[in-house]
Amino acid sequence: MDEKLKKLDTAKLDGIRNSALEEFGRNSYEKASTNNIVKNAGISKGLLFHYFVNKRGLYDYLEKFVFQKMVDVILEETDFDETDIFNRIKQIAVIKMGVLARYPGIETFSKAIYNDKSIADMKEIVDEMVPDLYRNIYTKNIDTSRFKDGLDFDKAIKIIQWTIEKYGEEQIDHAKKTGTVLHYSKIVSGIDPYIDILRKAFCKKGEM
Amino acid sequence: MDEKLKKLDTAKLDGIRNSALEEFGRNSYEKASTNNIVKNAGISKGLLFHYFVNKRGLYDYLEKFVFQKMVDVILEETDFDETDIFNRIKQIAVIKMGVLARYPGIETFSKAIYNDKSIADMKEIVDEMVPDLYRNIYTKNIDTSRFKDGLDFDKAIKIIQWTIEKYGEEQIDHAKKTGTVLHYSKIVSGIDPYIDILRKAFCKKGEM
Amino acid sequence: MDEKLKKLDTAKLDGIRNSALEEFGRNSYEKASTNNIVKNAGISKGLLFHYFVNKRGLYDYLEKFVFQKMVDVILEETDFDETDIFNRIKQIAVIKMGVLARYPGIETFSKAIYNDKSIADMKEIVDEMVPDLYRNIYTKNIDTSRFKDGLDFDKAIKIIQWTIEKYGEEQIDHAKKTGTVLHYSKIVSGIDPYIDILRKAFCKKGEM
Amino acid sequence: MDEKLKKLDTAKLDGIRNSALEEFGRNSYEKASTNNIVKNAGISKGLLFHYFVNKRGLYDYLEKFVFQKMVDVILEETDFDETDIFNRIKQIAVIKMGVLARYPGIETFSKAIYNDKSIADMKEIVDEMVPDLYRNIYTKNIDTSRFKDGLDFDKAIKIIQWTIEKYGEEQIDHAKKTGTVLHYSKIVSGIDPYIDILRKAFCKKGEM
DNA sequence: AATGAATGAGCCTTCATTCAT
DNA sequence: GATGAATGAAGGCTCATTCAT
Repeated sequence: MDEKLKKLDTAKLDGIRNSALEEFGRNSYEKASTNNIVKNAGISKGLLFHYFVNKRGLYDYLEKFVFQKMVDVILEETDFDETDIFNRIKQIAVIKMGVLARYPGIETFSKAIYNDKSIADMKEIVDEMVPDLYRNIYTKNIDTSRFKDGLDFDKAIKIIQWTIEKYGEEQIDHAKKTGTVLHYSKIVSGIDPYIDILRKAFCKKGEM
Repeated sequence: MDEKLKKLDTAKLDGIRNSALEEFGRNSYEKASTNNIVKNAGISKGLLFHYFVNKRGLYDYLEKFVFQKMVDVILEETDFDETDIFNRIKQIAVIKMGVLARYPGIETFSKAIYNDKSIADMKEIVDEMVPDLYRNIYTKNIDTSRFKDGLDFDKAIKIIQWTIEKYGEEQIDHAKKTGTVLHYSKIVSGIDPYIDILRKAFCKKGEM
Repeated sequence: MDEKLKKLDTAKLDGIRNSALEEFGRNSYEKASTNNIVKNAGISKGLLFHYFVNKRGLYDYLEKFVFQKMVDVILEETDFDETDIFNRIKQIAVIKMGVLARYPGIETFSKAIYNDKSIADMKEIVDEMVPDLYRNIYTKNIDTSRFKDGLDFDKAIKIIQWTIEKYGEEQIDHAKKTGTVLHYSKIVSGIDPYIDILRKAFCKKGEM
Repeated sequence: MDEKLKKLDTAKLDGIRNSALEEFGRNSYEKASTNNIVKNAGISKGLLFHYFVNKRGLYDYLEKFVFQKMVDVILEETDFDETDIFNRIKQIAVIKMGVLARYPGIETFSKAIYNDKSIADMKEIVDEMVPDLYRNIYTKNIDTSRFKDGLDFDKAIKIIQWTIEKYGEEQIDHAKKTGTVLHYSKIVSGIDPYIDILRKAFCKKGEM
């Protein structure tokens, strides 16, 4: 599959990707229709299967692609001179949202990824990349001296991440319910009160 | 739909519910088969649609049922003499897991709910019940004097809840990946270190 | 499958059978199209699968049906007062061709059955019925005293059968090649010279 | 097609032939995949169709090739000093099996030929070659004086051939059903009792 | 000559839903 | 109320064949 993919014309691959991303984003895996995907991508039925073998193959490819894109952009755009963990985390959250905004269709697709059992299938990529990634982005050049003595650093980081993630999910859910369009800038700024609470909670008094 | 449902024999309704719960738990909404549901419930195709109008109607009913069951049990079993918010939250988490364990089929179904976009569809029930519910269970008779002065109580509660939820989700994911069976007692006790961190973070020194 | 089949209206079953028999007769199993079958039978796609589960199920049913029909008619129409083995064999050949002629589509289908690996799948029916059948029709009330002394009776019967079968196959092939329509009466009479040869070869001089 | 074929490099043609023979042997005509054929032959999709026009063209070529090979070997290896028709027929049967054994892939393919309606399509080759062939191999230098007076020689030969063929087919079917591997030597020797019966039946007493 | 990307009709099968009984 | 036969659109996927390079 990968060999054939490499030879695929970039523009065409892009078209397929966008079409598929949108379809999978809009529907669950089962309900997503390869018919719609090829129709919107302007290619023939056979070609999709020529390149991706089957529906699952396409889905897996998309999953890897989105994940890899996210990783690439994060590593590229993160400012590692920022030593404050809270600012760092916010920065990364902003970058993530930027990726989602730049790639049409990715947002809902990413959401769908999280909501799918297929996470287990991503094991290989995630196992390879995530530890490295997170070791870097959430710890590299972080000034840990500001934290209160005796605080379990790793668990604190997790709480911060979880808080940001859940906040984001809540905003997305709310937008869905009310039919509102999300403004990423608002999400980002909305996190601030939570971060303030956590900063007060985890940092030494003089270091905030 | 609801009128007809009221006339439905309890035993028969029970059979349908269990069969449907199991089917929806085992599969995603689309893959779940009404054929299997009626077969296992021992009723005819037509009857299901007579009572539940269509597949989505059945699903929505189930969602409400499970949610309501959860609410009922929580309200019934929560010890409102427990004034410590951390203990209260843990208590409720334990109760929730108890419900999932007590109702065969509900567990996987509830998981499936979380893994589905259908959350948006639960709008009406959630909007009706949740605010009331949460106002009660996480605030009623809670001793807020232990919290540090100036702490935004609502947001702190949210952080605690989110932490517990995310921890649980992480355990479920991990179990899925490794094929391990989850022991709820272990999940519950595993949360303790996080709760300790948050307790230290949010409570006055003498009050922990 | 069988339960549902029993409830099927005879006329409709007949229509499906004829349509399927014709399609399977005209094409190999793989090439035969269930689309054509339902179209010619005037039923919906779903109904076919409702009754026969899948394509193979339909095929197997047809196989059994044709075989059973053949067996029934042979047992019913064979004149067991005819003690001469040659006449008996000819008689049965005539009966067989009568069945093929009476059931439109069966002829080519039966041919297809013989030309298919599926014979292995018919094992169960064949194993049950054939031994009984042939023990009856080729030996019951046959006067073996006419045979030359020392002749292996079973093998001689086989040679006679094989000769008749091969002769028939040759005629069918020839008809196919030349596009001629087969007249069963001609086939039957064409066998006579071969039977004469074999009669002279296997029977005592005075007994022919 | 034939012109182009002549220019085809022998080694490449051989590769295609073996690959195709194997694929058609393993599957029915419809199920046989040109994809598999080109893959195993190490050639491109386009090339196959360049030389053989379409799938049917390839199949027909193979049929002719196998048949011609059989004819060649039979004419070459038959011992025309053997004047006894029974020995001659057995000899040829042995030679046939030798061809099947010597050409990997041919065996299963030839079996498939028998199991196919395609016999009708072989019309042209068979019509051209068979009469000549059989006139030669079953009559050339045969001592007909041993036969009983008044016996229709041609029909008797046919009965002998048919007996041998049917016996072979029966063995192959039985092997298929039981999953046994066929030993050609056993087939050959298994025919003997039938030949003995026919010899006694068709030959003068002193001439056996 | 040689390639393999591209096509699209066609395949079998599933399934929520309807409706005559 | 209760049944389940009947529907037919839609699904993923295969594959011989074509054609630009």
